[in-house]
Amino acid sequence: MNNETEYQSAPAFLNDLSDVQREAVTYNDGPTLIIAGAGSGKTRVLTYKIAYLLHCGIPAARIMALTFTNKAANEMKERISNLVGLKHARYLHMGTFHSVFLKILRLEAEHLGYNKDFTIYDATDTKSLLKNIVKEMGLDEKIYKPAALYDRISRAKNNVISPAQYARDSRQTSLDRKDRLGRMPEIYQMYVTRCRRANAMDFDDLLYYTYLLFDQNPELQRYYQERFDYVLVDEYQDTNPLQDLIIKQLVIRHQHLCVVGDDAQSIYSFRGACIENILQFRTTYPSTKLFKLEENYRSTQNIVNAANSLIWKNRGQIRKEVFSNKEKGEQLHLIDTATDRKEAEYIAETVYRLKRKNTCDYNQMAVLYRTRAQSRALEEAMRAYGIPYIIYGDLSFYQRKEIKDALGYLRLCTNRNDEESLRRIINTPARGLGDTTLTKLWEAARAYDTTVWKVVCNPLQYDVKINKGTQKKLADFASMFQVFDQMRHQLDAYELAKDIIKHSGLGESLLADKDEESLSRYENLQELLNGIHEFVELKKKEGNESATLAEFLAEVSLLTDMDTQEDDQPHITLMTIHAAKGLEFHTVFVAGLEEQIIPSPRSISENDIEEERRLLYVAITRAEKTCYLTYARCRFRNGKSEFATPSRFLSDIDSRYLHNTNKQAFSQEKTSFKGWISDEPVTHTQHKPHTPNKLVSTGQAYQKTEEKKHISVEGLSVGCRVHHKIFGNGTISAIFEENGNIKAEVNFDQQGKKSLLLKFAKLERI
DNA sequence: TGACCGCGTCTTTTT
DNA sequence: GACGCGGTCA
Repeated sequence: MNNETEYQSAPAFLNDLSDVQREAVTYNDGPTLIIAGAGSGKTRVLTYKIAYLLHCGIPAARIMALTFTNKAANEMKERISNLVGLKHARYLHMGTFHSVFLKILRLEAEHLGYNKDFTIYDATDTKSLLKNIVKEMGLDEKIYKPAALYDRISRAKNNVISPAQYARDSRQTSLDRKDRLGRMPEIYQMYVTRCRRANAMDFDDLLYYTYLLFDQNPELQRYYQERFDYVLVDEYQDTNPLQDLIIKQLVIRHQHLCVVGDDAQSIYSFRGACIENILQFRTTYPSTKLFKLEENYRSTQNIVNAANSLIWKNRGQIRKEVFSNKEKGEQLHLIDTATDRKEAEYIAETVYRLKRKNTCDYNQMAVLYRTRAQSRALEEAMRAYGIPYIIYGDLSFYQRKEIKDALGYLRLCTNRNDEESLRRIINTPARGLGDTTLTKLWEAARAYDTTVWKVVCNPLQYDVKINKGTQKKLADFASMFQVFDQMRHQLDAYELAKDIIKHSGLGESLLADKDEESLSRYENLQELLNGIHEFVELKKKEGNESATLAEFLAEVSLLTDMDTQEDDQPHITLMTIHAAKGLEFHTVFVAGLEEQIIPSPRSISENDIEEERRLLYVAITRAEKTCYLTYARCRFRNGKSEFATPSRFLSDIDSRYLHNTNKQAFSQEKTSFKGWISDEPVTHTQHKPHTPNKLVSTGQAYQKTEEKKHISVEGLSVGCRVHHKIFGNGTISAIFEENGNIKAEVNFDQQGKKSLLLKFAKLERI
């Protein structure tokens, strides 16, 4: 490390840190492993360390900081900006593994035989491609399921196994044969070939090709080693072998590496994360200096102790003693309920009560669950109690059909070889190019070993047997893209996208049907355009005049819904435990603490069970003050009610830290719920005495969500005069919920009655 | 070629 | 319960 650092006066911000934290931040003489217990200020240490490095004179552009989520990256960037100012922080190479390496790959694509405008295939594209490969190979689609194949290919790549190596790996192939997937090696090979031909990379490729790039081009590896003086890695316990290797490639010479993690919070092994990376870090980098952050600044003693007692039941871990100096606090509340519905109701009622007593704001509460399926009952209950909520991980904006269609056009525009986009949009909107034609095109492309796009442009040359009508349709389709191509050089990404949506007929086809659904889809398209517009403007502000469509598309494909959630009004958060990692809340509800849920029935080995235990550990340690653990005796799953038994993990928690609440206590309490829902009284489930040992079908008990409830929201209510950017002025005639979305029915002066999604409609009050 | 219906399958977690 | 798929019909 630069010797000058020694002589610089210590920056004032170091005083914000505890002694151990400060030591960890200022030690920069070699590989550093920071084991950071839950709530111990991990992000703080990482951000301060970066700020400190900047203070020591290392240019921001020479620091690489890798995280797992965009959210974590953005948060750190913001915090660093607060410490050292935005003008420094801006040039940091900070982001997710995927986004940071993507930037490198764009620059070096040719070394890998790729074109720099390559497309990124998301999980949907990947599965669709695999499905087609299976079809083409004439295999049984019931056995060769895309998800299973993707899983194996992903696993292979994340363990740095090429198709050729895969085929030679007898352990792997016999495993495949056991699952009747004997053709896996060919599928893997074919998949790689097809991605290449499509000039596309999937998520794993962004890592895999980075590794290959360095591995096959020593001089490039050398360049990037020197390009980055310091590499930092967040959530190191979640790295997979491939990520670990790339890190090694980058730092092997200077060893200026700092990793932060907590083995107790390793919950992504299903995605190839390898807890051994952190456990063996000191073997890989023998001169490692280890720091342990064991003081938890987040939670009360009771919560920390309860979590400790649970996690100590695991065998494989770096022993540490997380402690809290905060107040002792409440015990964890253990709640036993009759059914999943009752559980959800209990939670909603408690949330309502806490809010009413001003104990806790909505924003400071979260409900965590193991599986997505659990969210439905919770959602219903929140709605019934008029509690504003957000579900993380719902179908994200970019996953909607109309958005994916539009993106398909944009993608095809930047990369003609993107076969998945072509497949998606060639007949969207319908233009008479159906399955039969598609099959012929794809078959011809394979027969002539060429790209589908070439066949589309010249079907006769490749012996595609189609009639005159179809030829014309294909020619029209192809020439449409020729026009786009010309515009591409004259317009910025926003204007280009606008034109494409217009000329492709996508927008029109949605406007043609007058139903609400199409309308909201049309609005989504507008919203997409707004997004591109913002992107272009942002890039211009940053001095990047040539914000290309490709850049936007790349950004979008690496975005998850985690990053796009807007929280304009206070709300409680519903999410999976996985999604909650790194977050903290005053009050946390962990729902569904039952066998078959946590641990999941898929967890078989002891290692699996330990990961599930860590999962619960993560859940509990999200809580600052209050933590509710709930379970139901009977749960509705797979379309029927099933008995459930409390999770084994509950007995792992030392009973001293648990308070077992009598389940009957809450259902006696009668409260009337008014307030957020104003007009109509809420239809409550009757508190019938429940019959414990009878299977009750709760199916019909779910309320119809289409039922219109009149509510007022975001300062809008019935009778308001509003302005809409497309439909002009109008009067709100109703506000109601539908499928979890809040909609307004507006009587427009010019255009008549329309129902609009408030989320997107951006109605302005006039 | 598109719309509709009934059947089977699935439910872990996501960059 | 929800979605996707394959089959059938217009």
